[in-house]
Amino acid sequence: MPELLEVEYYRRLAEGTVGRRIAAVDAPDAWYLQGGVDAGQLAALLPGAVVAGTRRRGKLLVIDLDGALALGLRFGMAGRLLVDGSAAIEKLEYASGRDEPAWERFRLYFDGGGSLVVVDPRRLGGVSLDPTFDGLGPEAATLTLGQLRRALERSGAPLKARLLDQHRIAGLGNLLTDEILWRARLDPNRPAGALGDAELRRLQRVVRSTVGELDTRGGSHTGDLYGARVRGGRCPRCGAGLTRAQVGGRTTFWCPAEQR
DNA sequence: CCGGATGTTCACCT
DNA sequence: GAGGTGAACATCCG
Repeated sequence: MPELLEVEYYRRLAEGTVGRRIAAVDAPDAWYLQGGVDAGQLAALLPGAVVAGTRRRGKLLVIDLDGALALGLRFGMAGRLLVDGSAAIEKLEYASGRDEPAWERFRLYFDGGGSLVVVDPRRLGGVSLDPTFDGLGPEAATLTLGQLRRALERSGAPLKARLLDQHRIAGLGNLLTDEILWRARLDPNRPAGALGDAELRRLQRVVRSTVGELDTRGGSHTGDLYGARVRGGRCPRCGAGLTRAQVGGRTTFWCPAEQR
């Protein structure tokens, strides 16, 4: 999916639907509905409900409705949100900005016009009813030192794999994680539990400052390392050739000279 | 033509 | 139990 930053942009966009009453729901793709919900249930439950607010933890967006109902939206790698036909982000990497009607996996229509639509060409996202944050770690954007320590302690797994594990820390994706580790000058392959106190503190500060800075810049793809994440790419700080390898199952770039 | 890509989940290994 | 791997999803891009 988009990573936490993009989902946060979606959440801000979805805030524009607060106070609006659902007139109809269209869930044409049964595969997209999670948790055993079906289109018939949604059609019975949602119309008449008013959007009460929005929440986000990591990459999960929750739309709260009155009557103790809530919708959970996940966006996979290529999912986008449209409200009244407009997107918070016009173009995602690896996803065209086009909106083929066939890619619209979920639609809410509101009284008086307007709509909320999930467009997801690859069908990697999904919609659930009454989602919980159980199973999601603490929010990366506000990660505390204690939370980071708990996420990493006593683990021999690569540092990057732990940072990507949504059960441990919620919100970091592949691009943000590479950027954070590069800024913190930490090798993604370091055993997660082996970080010293100074390194832990440095990493915690960098997680929060990077999330905050890239939020302002406009998304996960606005990091300093991003442009160098190509074969033959060089470290933007020292010019050394970046190493490219699979870490935690994902393609990873890092500076072998600076990241230890 | 082929391989990968802002992700998650699950089965199946070691 | 802890980790790792590969598959699946469907489209775009180099």
